[in-house]
Formats: sequence, structure tokens, C-alpha cells
Amino acid sequence: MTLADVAAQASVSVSTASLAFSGAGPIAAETRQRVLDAATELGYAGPNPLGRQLRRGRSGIVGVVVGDALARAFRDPVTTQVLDGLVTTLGPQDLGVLLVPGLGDDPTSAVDPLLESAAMDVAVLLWGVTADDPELVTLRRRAIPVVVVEGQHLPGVASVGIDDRAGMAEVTRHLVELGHTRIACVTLPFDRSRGEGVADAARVDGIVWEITRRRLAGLADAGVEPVAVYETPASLVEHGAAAGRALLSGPDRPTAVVCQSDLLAAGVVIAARELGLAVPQDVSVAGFDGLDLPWLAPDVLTTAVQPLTEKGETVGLLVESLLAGGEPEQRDLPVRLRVGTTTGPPPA
Amino acid sequence: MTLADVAAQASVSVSTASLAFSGAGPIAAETRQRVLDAATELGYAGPNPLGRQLRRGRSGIVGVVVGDALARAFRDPVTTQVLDGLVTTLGPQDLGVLLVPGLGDDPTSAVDPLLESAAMDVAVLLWGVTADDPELVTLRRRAIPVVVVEGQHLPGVASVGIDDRAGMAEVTRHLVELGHTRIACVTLPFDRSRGEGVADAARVDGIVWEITRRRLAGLADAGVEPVAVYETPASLVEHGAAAGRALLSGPDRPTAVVCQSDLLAAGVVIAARELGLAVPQDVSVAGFDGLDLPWLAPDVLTTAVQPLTEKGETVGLLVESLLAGGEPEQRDLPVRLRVGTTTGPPPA
DNA sequence: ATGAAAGCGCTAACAG
DNA sequence: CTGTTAGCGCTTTCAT
Repeated sequence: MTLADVAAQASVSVSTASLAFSGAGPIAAETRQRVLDAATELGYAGPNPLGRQLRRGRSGIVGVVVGDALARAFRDPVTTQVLDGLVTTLGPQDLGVLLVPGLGDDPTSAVDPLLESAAMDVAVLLWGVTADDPELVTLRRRAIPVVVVEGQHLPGVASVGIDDRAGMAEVTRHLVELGHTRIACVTLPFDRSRGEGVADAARVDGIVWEITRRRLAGLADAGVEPVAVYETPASLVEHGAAAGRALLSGPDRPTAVVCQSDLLAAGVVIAARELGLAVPQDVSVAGFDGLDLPWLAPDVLTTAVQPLTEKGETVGLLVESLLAGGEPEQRDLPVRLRVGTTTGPPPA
Repeated sequence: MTLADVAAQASVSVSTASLAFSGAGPIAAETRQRVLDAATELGYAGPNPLGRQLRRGRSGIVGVVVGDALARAFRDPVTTQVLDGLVTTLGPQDLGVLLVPGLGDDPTSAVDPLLESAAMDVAVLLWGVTADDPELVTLRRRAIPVVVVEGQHLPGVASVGIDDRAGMAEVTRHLVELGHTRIACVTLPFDRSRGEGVADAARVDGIVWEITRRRLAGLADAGVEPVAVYETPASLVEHGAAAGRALLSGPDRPTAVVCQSDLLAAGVVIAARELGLAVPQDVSVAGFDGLDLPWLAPDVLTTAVQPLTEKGETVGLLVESLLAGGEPEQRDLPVRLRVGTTTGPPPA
């Protein structure tokens, strides 16, 4: 059952039948109707997308590489909200999102076969891309345009980021103004090794993922030298809780903990509660992202809010621009401080 | 830059060049290497998937329709864990997942254009499918095989479900055995209208979504007539909290609340804490799904555990079977009771 | 407004 | 083991 069959049934040429479906050219209303009727009669469901794709040289597919195991990536609202904004923007452009699992944690793991050979007009790399990223290399070889989210701004690669350094500085200044001096920091992963625990100076110097590095730099910008830098293997509540238990159960505990994500901050708040510490009377906790965390009630995190959905939408716009042959652009979205209930003056 | 160019460069025929890449036929190691070298030399990144797809009549794409707005669907671990299991199973089969937004809440909303015209070899419908579902109609018209997850078992349609009725009965019996008699139930949505609040008998009779109906039937199977049935618009913590506040702040409050999902149950637990009620001393709360909810610590929900990842994997298996021309199968996965810290005897 | 023809890039018979 | 041939189903000039 092909367009040719329908054309025959309607006694028109294939090209005319094509026009009846696509509307991309002049056709008499009556002829069009005749073709559509013939299609209905034969049970033809419309032009086969495979034929169209080959002819047009476009698949209509945007490959989205989530920078983590899917199960973990999906547990992070930061990723899913961006995805949502992206899908929403891509829909009207007749583009679909193909989910591509990112590189595993195992340093020997290879790029996903989908990235190697699936049809895609553009690829989006979510999270933590560096210049020599194997995924980037693969895509370059295939000459597939790329949009990077939250990675380095690489020359010739479109990217969307946020001003996390300034956002983190703002959060930190808020704590400094409240009078805190003993401030600890709970960070996102440093690299694919995903270590866990307090990091020494050497390890901090070797941070590979830009996002972690930039947010840490925000503390310094606010004039704060953290009393401890605690590295986590992923932005998840349980890792924040582990960090909180470690940082808050010692003798010289910090009066404030700045976290590089809200999920981590939520974990620290939960750890504090477990330890019988009042937030913010005994310890202040701040996050980053601006997530809506109803289960943390009655607390509301002090955090740097980033426009997640807008980020996804911006990615969609860049995809559109690349597809139209535009130059790769780099955009940075703003971040703003939201003061919640989890920060206050340090204990006397 | 096509296979023909590479073939010319290597002085072989196109078909031989094709074999060099696909390995789907006999070819001399030396010839093969010559082709590969020619490809490298020309910067050819491998066969264009669009050509392959048209020729094979397969796109290698599985469309996954998430039965909800994407942002909301992604906030539900039940959906994301199934997706994860599915992607994991599909990967080795060289199949990719195309995300298709489901029908919106607006009853007039149309099927997503991707479902109408994107290339896909099989479609997976997540959540709440009924026989006259417009999405199912569209797919049937396009003659695309379908796997339904958590919907009705429809004749001629492959599906994967769980034994939720028995699971819910088991949870309820656990409460009955503890001595509870005043038991309320917080349910998943009844239909696309997504009402919120205590439902009267007429409304309960009109439940459209099978999953909600089946889990409710589990209570009856355990001999329990709930003192109140509270309908929520989505399986999210905030809706569970709203339900909890409503059910637990009245004078004749129930001694136990059975929820149709863990996220809803978590919300009820949080509402109880807010109201100063101890769980389980003042009120017992049970859920359904068996999620890992670290932020609910120190509580661990009593719940019916369903094998989520395995569910995704089973979907992947059915997809494979359909693609191989197999008959549409229907599978039901088991559910088992997990007793946590949120249920205990009723207050004296 | 319609039709004829070319070809997108590839793979799979089949012949040699 | 390699080459020849014939499309997969569609869209798009270009004529008419």
C-alpha cells in the first residue's frame, strides 16, 4: 500500500497524490478530495515517513544524550524539566526527541550505538561535556550539529548555560551577610569517577566538570574559603544526606552548608533533622536550581533559581536555528537568589 | 559523500562496500580493510541510516507515549523506572526510544503529530489506555503494533500489567489484621478530567481508568469498605499531602489511609506530620509501587512492591517479539507486600 | 493544475 | 568472494 496505489485508485499521478497529502503546491480542491477518498477506501494511512525522510535528507529527529544512566538522570528534576521544555519547543517544528543513554560511569565504556548510527538531524548533549568528550567526537565525525547544555562553551558548538558562578556567589554572599564564616560546600560530581567524601586541595584542583568548578568558584567570588568541600557521586537526596551526616556530626561543625544542587541541599536538611539540629537555628542550608520540593515541607530551600523550562526552550530554539543553517550560538541564562526558610543567622 | 564515493575510491562495487560496513555477507578481510581505509580517507562516517531504513522498511524506532504531560510524567518514578528498563532492553536490539507526549488533559486535545506521522516500528502506550483511546485508533490506522502498559488488556494488543488488585488486597488485609476498621483510600485519577477531593458513590462507579478501578477493587476483596475515597489529579506528593490534610483534620478521622501510589502515600505521611499526628501511632499509611523514597526518612512506607524495571524489560521483550512477527502477548507481573514503618495497630 | 521522470542512499537477490 | 541490478516510497523540479 503506497502512494502509487492511491494515485492509481484516484486516477491521478503520484506527484499529484503527494500534493494532496502535503499541500505543498497547487492542487484543485476536488482532485485533492478524490485522492483522500481513495486513500480512505484503500485504508492508506498517509505517506510513509521513511520515504519522505530519505528524499528530504532529514529524519526529523533530535537525539538527546542524557549525561548519565537514564534511571539516575530521570530522578533529577533538573534534567527532566529541561527535557520537557525541549520537547514542547520541538513539537511544533515537527521534530521528535530520541532518547540516547549517555556514557556509563565505567571509564572504558563506549559511546551508545544509537549515537553511532541512529538517524538524527541534531544532537543535544545534556550535562558535563568537555572538549575531548567521545560523544562529541562521534557526532563531529558524523557531521551532526550539536547543542551542549551545561558544559563548556566550545568553539563552533552551540550551547546553553546559566550564570552559575554569579548565582552561587549571590547565595554565598547572602550567608556571609547573615554572619556565617564557617561554611562548608557539598558539590556535584568532579568527573566520571564519581568519588564521594571530603576532597583535599589536590582533588579540588583536578575537577573536570565545568559546572562543578564554576559553582565552586562562586564561593571564592563571594570571598569565602569553604571549611570543607564534600564531593558527591550524583545530585541525589541520599548523597546529600550522606554529606550532611558527615559534615554535621563532627565537633567543629560548619554553621552553614552551601550545596551545588537543591537535591543535595534537601539531603543535608534531612540529615540535620536526623541529627536533631534545627534548620536554620543550628545550621543554615542553601541549594542551587530552584526546584519545587513539596516533600521538604515545611521547609523551603534558600537557593539560586535557574530557569529550567526556559533552558529547554532555548535549546529548542538553537536546534531550530542550526537546522536552518544558522551559526552555532552560545546563550547564558540568568539565575536569581530565592531566600527560603533554611537560612538564618549563625548560632550565637 | 555516499557509499558510492567510497566504493569508487576503494575500486570495488557499492554492494561490496556495503558488506564492508554491515558484515552481512562474505567479504575478504583485505577488501574490507581497503573499503574502510577509503572511508577514513574521504571522511565518510558510515552508511546513511535513512537509506538503510527505507531499504529495510524499518526505522529502528520505538515510539513511547507517556500518558501525561511530560513534565508530570517525569516526576513520577513509576514512569521513569519503566522507561529505564525499556531503554536498557531495547539498546542491544538496536532500537531507540522516541518520546511522544501523551494526550493533554483538555478533552478536546488532539493526538500528538508525532504519533500521526513519525516513523516508528512499534509504539508503547504507558498508562491508562482504554479501548477507544484516540491514540490507539491512530496507531491502528497506521498499522503500527502496540504494547500497552498498565491499561486494559485489549484483544489483539500486547500488554504488560501487574496484579494490582491482589497487591492492594494484600496491603489492605495487612491493615485489617492490625485491627483497623476505619480505613480511607486515596486514589489515582479517575479519568482525564482529573478531579480532586472526596468522591461520592456515583463518581466512584464512573471510574474510567482501569488501574484506579482495579486497585480500589482490591480493598473490597479484603472485605473493606473505605470510609472515604479521595480522588487526586495525579500521582504526586503535593496531591497526597492535600488528601492527607483533608482526610486527617476532620473529627472522625480514619485510623489508616491506603493510597494507590507511594508518592500519594508520602504526601499523606507529610500531612500527618504537619498535623502533629504520629505515624503509625495515630494513623497508619500504606502505599503502592515500592519506590525508594530516601527523603521520607526515617519512615519507610508499607507498600505493595511492583517490579518496575522488570516491567520495562518485559515491554522490551514484547516489542522484540512483535517485531519478529509474534502474536501480541499479555503478561502480568507479580506484586508483593513490603511492611515498612508506617503501619501499626490503630490507636486505642 | 497535473503529469513524467529522476533520484535521495542503501541493501539484498542473484549471477558470476 | 565480488559485481550487477533492482528497487524501498517518496518529493520535487520541470514540462505540459
